[in-house]
This record gives sequence, C-alpha cells and structure tokens, in this order.
Amino acid sequence: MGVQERQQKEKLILEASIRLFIEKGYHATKMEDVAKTSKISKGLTYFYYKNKEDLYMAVTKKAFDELKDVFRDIIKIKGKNGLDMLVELSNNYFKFAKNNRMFYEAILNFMGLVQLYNDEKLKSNIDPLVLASEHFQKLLEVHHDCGKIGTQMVVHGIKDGSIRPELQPEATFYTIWAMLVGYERLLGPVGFEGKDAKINLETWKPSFNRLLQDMLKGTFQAQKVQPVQGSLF
Amino acid sequence: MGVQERQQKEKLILEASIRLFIEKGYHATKMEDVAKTSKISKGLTYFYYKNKEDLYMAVTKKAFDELKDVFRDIIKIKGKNGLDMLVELSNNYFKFAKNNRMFYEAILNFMGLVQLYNDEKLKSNIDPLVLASEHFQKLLEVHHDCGKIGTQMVVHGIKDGSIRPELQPEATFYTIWAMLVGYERLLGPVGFEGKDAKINLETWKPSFNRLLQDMLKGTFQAQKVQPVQGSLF
DNA sequence: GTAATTTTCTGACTCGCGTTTAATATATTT
DNA sequence: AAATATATTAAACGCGAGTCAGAAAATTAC
Repeated sequence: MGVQERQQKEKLILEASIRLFIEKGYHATKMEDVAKTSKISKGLTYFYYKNKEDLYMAVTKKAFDELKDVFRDIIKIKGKNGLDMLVELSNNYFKFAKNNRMFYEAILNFMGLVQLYNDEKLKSNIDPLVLASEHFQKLLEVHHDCGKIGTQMVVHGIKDGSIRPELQPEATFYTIWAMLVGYERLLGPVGFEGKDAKINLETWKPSFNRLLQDMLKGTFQAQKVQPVQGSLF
Repeated sequence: MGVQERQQKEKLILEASIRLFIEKGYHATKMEDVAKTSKISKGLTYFYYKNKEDLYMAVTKKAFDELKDVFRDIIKIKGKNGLDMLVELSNNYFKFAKNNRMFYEAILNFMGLVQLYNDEKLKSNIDPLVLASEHFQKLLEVHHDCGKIGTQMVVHGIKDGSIRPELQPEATFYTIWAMLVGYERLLGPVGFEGKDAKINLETWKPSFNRLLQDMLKGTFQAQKVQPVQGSLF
C-alpha cells in the first residue's frame, strides 16, 4: 500500500466522519459509527488516526482549507476595489459560517486550542496526541495564509484609494477579521433579544456593515442607516 | 432543609467544581473529583445538579455574572465620557478574558450553544437537560443585561459628543462587543505569526484601539499609530 | 513458487467515567 | 413514636474510547 492508497483510505474515513459530525455533532458521533460508515473495523480507524480528536483535527484542516478558498475566491476577482473585496469577504464569511456550521465550529475550536497552547500553564490541558499531530502546525499555516490574503485586500484598498492610507494593513485586516468572528458569535444571543431590545438580526447587519466601512474609509456621511429588506444573507 | 440550606450546599458544589475546572479543565475534571472536593458522595451531586453539563451551566452563570460586573463597574464611574468608558471596557474585557480563562471559555461556549438553539435542525444536538435548566434562560437575560449596559455607554458618548451622533446605540455597542470577542479569539493564532508577519501581540493592540475609536469618533488624524511600550494589558 | 516477513485489518476485550438505582440515614410531620 | 418525606450513600450499570492478540493479505527473500 503506497502513500497514494493510504491517503485514499484516510480520505474515506475523513469523509465519513465529516458526514456524521455534520449530522449528529462531534460528541454524538461514535468511533464505531465512523468505522461502519467507512466500511472498516473500529480498530482500523485507530491505525489511520491516532484518536478521535486527531480525526477531528483532520476535519478542522479540511474546514480551514475551505475557508481559505472563500478568501482566495475574492482576491482573484478583478475590477473590485479593496474595500468592496472586504465587504464581499464579510458577506461570504458569514455565508460560510451559516452553511458550514460544523466546519466553522471546528475552526473556532482550533482558535481556542491555540489560546491554550500559548499559555504555558494551560498547554498541558491539550491532548498531547493533538499537539504531536501534523495537522496542528498545518492549521497554523492555513490561518496565516488567510491573514495574508486578507491583508492583501487592505493593501489593494489603500492603493486604489478606497481605504484610508494611514492604516497598517495587517493589523487592520486582523481587526476586520475580529469583527467577523465576533459578529457571527453574537448573532445567536442577539436573535433572542426580544421585548425592550431595539436590535435584531435584520437591523444589526446594515449598522455593522456601515461601521465596518466607516472605519476603513473614514468618510462619514451623517445619514441614518437604512434597514435592509428581506432576510439576511 | 430549607431553600437557604439547599442553596448553600449547591454553592459548595459549585465552588468546588469551579476550582477544579480552572485547575484541570472541564473534561479532565471527573464528577467524583467534584464530589470528593465537596466532601459528599458522587451520587449526591446528581441530586443538586441534573448532570455534568447542568453543573457547567451553573458555572457559566457565575462566569457571566462576573463579566456583567465588569460592565457595571465602568458605567458607574462618574467623570468619564462615553468613548472613554468603552475604551476602558475594552481593556477590562480583555483583562477578564485573560485572568478568568475558564469563565470566559464558558461564556463563549454558551454563545455557541445559542447558535444551535436558534437553528431548528441543530437544536436537538443540545442536551435536553441543559435546555430545561433554569440557567439557560437566566444566561440569556444576563447577556441582554450586558448589552443594555454597553448600549448606555454609547448613549452617553453621543450625548457628551465623544461619539458621532448618527450612530444607532444598540447596534453600535454590539458591533464593539463583536470586535472584543473576535480580537480575543484571534490573539492566540496571531501570537504565532512569526517569520514574514508584520503583526504581533504588541503591534496589533494599538492599531485595534485606534480603529475602534476612529469608528466611533469619526475624526481622523492622519498620523501613524505609535507602538506602545511594554507588554499588553 | 513457497517460505519468511512485514503490513493491513478485525472484533472481542478493557477500563474509565457519567449516570442510575436500591437501600439507608436523617429530618419532618402527624 | 409511627408514618412520611427528604437527604445521602455505595454499589452497579451502560456506554463508548481506546487496546491488543491474532488473522488475513500483501510484500519480500530465496
């Protein structure tokens, strides 16, 4: 069995687990389910993946690769200025999170993992097999790739005049990304703010977009934000 | 045993589990550890809490209450304009996340839970005992409280002229909160961006602060962001 | 072409741990 | 003090992640 065949088998298991994780979630998916769906024995899954978390890391890698595609798809479009690219990225980022919830959850989980990793005291809380896994390092790289692509968009924007020139591109992009991460996370609770709340899913989005763009452009028209029609995304 | 005594016993178990969760993390903490630390039998913990997740929800409630205190401590200070309050909130929010990592992790976990809750298809993935728990509803309320306090800060800022008046206070505050959530989450990976990265923990923070304030004030001085001395927070 | 050796694969087994339960002690009511 | 309700325990259950001894298949050696 060459490298080729081994990778194909790994892919089979990976795809089975992705299907199951999407369907029932990580915890409800049993290793035996994964084995059955992959039409192999339970023991064999442990031949290809160190343990369940290692498998999840492989899923996370797949997830992050797909997210990276979202970034790449936008930067390769010609005839869009930098700011518009970032607005488009913002929309597609939210679409991605909505339509690939399990994947996005995995990405966020990874970010949390890195938090632990950076803290010498908490590093030991991470499954050592995960740390030893090839995926962990790769994931850091893909994350960095996304950062680089996004930063390019800001650079574009500064060059074409759609973004104010005094901004440091990398820090600016990561701040935008931060807004996207946080907005997506807060959507849930905001969806609940009934009664005395003046905000809801329909009204927040346009305000959010305006603030994001104002921050980058720095040219304010003192006009009211107009609510959008229909549902979001 | 009156309500009083029961609550005291619950508190004992809660405090034991908080200590253990901080020390070893949720998964590494066994229900028997909680029982031993509380000096009761394992079975009895299930008399006071429905299951481990229910206990974790109680911990989350405590966590969110503490976060709410961070919000309240700032709004009650006199002689600060709205913008300065929000800058201070931002600093203290990050401090809170750093110094109470387990608590903050619990809060983020809750936000993820609400995401599932809002999705009819994924609602069933949530432990039904958690949904039935008194804590779940209470957590939504505390979240809302935080939103209200933060919104008040924006309202202050608009009144005292430190924040541009055309902004919708609630949407604006939630956007700020989104920035905080996302910044904190991205800190981990950014801490890794070595080699060709021009950003690191020291350089991002001041840029982030500038962008946040620019967004709110809308008065740009076209000056370079100056790096801060020393470590962050 | 077959024996020796390595690699792939299986399914029964172990073991830890969350949760349940039957039995007991303690408190409360009548 | 008997009857009832509440608090508490220890043992047992059940599930599922991970292991392991050995079978099957492929590869190499002669």
